[in-house]
Amino acid sequence: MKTESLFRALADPSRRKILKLLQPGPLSAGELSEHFPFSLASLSHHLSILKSADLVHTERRGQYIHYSLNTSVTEEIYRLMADLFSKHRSGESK
Amino acid sequence: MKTESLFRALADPSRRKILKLLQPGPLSAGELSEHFPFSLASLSHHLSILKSADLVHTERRGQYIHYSLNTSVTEEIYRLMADLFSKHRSGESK
DNA sequence: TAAATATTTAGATATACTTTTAAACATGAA
DNA sequence: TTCATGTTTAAAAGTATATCTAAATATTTA
Repeated sequence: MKTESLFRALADPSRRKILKLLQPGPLSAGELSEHFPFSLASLSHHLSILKSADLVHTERRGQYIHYSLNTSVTEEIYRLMADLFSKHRSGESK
Repeated sequence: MKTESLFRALADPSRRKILKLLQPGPLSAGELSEHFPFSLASLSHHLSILKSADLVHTERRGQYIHYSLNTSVTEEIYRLMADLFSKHRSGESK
């Protein structure tokens, strides 16, 4: 189920854009929303999907909630991708 | 557009299962369909999505069409994932 | 506590995706 | 060419996803 939510989360271009926007550092929902044409409610929905896929992390700072990239999933994603594309042939180590 | 079709293609669990089934070697649509509860038409649809995402390759052998994994995209996928999860902080090399 | 700001949740609509059945297309064999 | 097998395409139905507006929750400030 975790793998599933992860792939689904990455499937949407707006969510991938959110991840890229968070690369330099944490941003609030309001700051993120400036980069999208849709409503804050819609952005919030995307953020909740990224959050339940464990791709982003939240921290409240006063009124604001700061969203940040969870870079610790990177390794897991690599593993998942390798799992999908390895040839699975015994004795093929290189 | 290529990135988009790639992520979308990977979003569906049946399509990821197809990729795994193709790891040991090429299979026909009929052979693949034994592993799924849905119709051959539906499988064919999934295969066309994987194909247009350049994740599988087809080769006709007589009546049969053999589907095989396109492992050459692996590197591109790694690049895409690295692009999404790098911190993009200058001077952070470790 | 009341007002202002930041964000999320609920309910509704529109769009996209998956699946099905039936028909069409492609190849090989009689 | 006709029949059988393998696969795809078309049209329709069902399900899921994205987005909107309006209302609700949380925090800070007056």
